Amino acid sequence: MTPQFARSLSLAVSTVIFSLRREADDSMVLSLPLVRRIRSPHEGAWALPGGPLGADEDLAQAAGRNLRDTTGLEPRYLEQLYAFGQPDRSPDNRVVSIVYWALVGGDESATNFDDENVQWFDADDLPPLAFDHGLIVEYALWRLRNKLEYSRLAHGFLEPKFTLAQLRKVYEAVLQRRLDPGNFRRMVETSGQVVPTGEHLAGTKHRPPQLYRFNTAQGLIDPDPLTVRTALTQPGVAS
Amino acid sequence: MTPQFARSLSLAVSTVIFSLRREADDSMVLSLPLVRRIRSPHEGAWALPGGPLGADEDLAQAAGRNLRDTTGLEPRYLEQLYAFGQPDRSPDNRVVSIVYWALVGGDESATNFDDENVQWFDADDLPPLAFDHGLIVEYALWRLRNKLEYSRLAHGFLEPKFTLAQLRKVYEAVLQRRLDPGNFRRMVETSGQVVPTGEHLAGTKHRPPQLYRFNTAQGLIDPDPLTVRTALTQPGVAS
DNA sequence: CTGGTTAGAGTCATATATACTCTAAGTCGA
DNA sequence: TCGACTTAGAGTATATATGACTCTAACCAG
Repeated sequence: MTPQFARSLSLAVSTVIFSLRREADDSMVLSLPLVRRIRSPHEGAWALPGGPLGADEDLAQAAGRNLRDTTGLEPRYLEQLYAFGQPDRSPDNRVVSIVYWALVGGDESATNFDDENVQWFDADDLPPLAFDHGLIVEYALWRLRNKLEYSRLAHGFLEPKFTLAQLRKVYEAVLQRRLDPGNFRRMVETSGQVVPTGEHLAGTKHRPPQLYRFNTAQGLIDPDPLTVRTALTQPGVAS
Repeated sequence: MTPQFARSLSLAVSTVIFSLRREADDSMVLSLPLVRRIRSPHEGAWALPGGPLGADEDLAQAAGRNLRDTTGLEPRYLEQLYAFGQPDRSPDNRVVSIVYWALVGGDESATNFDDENVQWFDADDLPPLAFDHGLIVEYALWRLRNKLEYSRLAHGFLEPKFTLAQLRKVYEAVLQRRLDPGNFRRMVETSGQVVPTGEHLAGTKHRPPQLYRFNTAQGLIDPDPLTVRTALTQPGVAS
């Protein structure tokens, strides 16, 4: 009734990490860090950061810990993406990977990594990846772009206070298309996801834009089953 | 660096199965089958059907096989829901459950099960469930209701040919609210998800409604990363 | 002071959703 | 056979969301 395993089964937790890197021409590019595999299989190939599940760890905790351990980055947003378990996805052992995706602030993507086996890549210009990680990244990209439009994800890329132009540039970089500034302003204002602070950003060479912050009173849409409570009842970043 | 497990880790695949049962008053109720646990922990409690992952099985295959083995039902739709891995979700061993959700036709929910340890329950009137299965069902319900509105799920509940009134009643039963027949017709006609067959349903005590079928040419929205190909290139329910 | 920049308010046309009305076409009972 | 009843299916009016666009405000650089 319950078939035994011919090969040992192992469970891994991996994460697709997104950030927006500022280019020389001041444009922003969606990027993600990959780690080079230092052993077989797929030795030398680039792969998603990941590792085994700790004994007393939550799946999300494992993803966060592994992300910090391997890249030194601090996730601002973390969500489960999908569990991959095709029998042939790893040539040797049977590996089931529970994959998360994360956002980290744009400032973090500016620094390079100490380890030369960790590097940033453009999300839309990736080398061939180990295992089925190419498919995984593709799906994570689809989810990010899709969810950005009906959710409040962009704050994962931004500082606590930001201008509407900065917010719009995040959308433009992720969605890869230009957005009308006026219509974007109206959209984001009527959505109630953003609150004006009254402060203004000085030092620009044009009219000083107002600074906004995200409305923490408003709940997340499409939450994880396990993060519902924590996300909605979080103390909030004060008012 | 990689902590060892104090308790053995096991991987299970479970499924939340939905169907629409026709009530005595001809209304439809969203229902799901549960199995009674016959051993510790939570012996005697109702739980989701599930079991271990077979050696050469895909995760979705494992879900489908287990679903058929334990309930005798045949899934019309199967999608991964979420991976649950809280360390304390099972009192003895550490169990990570990859949970799927499925739809089965309304006709299948009419028959009772041979096994008295398998029973249908109203989705919105469940007994206390074993483990964290209550939370899991709640999330599956949320996902079903949410996805029905922008996807083409309803055909999982219906026969190949159906009237728009039957389709609307599926929506009403799942979403638990009345829908305007005229607006529903326009919505579903403009969506292109449905194709008129030219045939009409006879024997009603009113004007005979036209029979429709789902448009298999149109792709699914929000597909699983792994089921994209199979779902789209399926033979289709004939023309 | 002038030209260049973006901020931010506002307009107009179009697409979509909701509530509603009206006629068509069948059944059933008197 | 006729009229009441029922649902099918077409159509209308209004509100709201969206995209393209215009105009003035408020800064900076020369």
